[in-house]
Amino acid sequence: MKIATYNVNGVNGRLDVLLRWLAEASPDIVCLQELKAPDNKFPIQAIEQAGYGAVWHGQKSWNGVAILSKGGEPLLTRKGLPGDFEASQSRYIEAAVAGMVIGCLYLPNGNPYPGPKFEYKLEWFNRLTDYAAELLELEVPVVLAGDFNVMPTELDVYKPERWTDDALFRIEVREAYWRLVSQGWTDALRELHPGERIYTFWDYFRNAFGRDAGLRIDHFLLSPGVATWLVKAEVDRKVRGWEHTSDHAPAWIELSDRPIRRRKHNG
DNA sequence: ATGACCTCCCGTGGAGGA
Repeated sequence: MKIATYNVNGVNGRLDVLLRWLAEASPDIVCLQELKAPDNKFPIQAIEQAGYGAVWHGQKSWNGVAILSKGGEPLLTRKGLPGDFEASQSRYIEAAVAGMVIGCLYLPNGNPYPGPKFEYKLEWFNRLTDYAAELLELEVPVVLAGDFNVMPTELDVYKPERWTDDALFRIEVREAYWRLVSQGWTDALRELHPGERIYTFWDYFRNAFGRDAGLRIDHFLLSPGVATWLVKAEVDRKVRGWEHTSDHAPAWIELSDRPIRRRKHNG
């Protein structure tokens, strides 16, 4: 079972890249962010022709999230977080697929700091954390995947000292991420690659990809049961080198259908 | 300190991204 997350930065402008990557990587489940398209412009026909069913939560111009499932439509369980006001930004969608709850999220960027956008980011993050606690209480397999717009540690930034006052690295946001993870989630990429520099995003500016000046901001958080199935967690870096590509690369995890890792002990 | 690059929009530059 292969689950991927990919901030496509425009699902229609990026359709050729997305279809090529789907064909090459053949993930079973895909979380997409930054569709930048309203619901009626989501390219469902092309995605179905590629062999995937989908549910999506679009918005004109900005944001937008979707969940793809190979060979069938995901069972939609939620659009938006609890507490989202009417006509809010499309940043969360959730579905049941293959016996798991898949939460696909696009956390607000929050720049510039300080300001109302930063406050909105913290507020959204807190509501995500409250809702994530409810998911854990269900004691069902859950994967929260997406663009969290936070580098959790200095290891996740090519040059940490340049990012201390950026909304993606402010201490308040890193602490919010820690509060979420410490509920009992496993950060899949970091779990299998401790101490390793892993990036999922490279700026379009200044040849950032060529210099490997990247950030790790796309994450998989696994509920305790799912964490015992974790076999592999990787980033498809090569996709970032393609023509007309997103500034994010797809990331993915491989899950076994039986426990292969011991649960971590607390304390 | 700024801008560089890319996407979207009824746009012909501006906003947002990170």
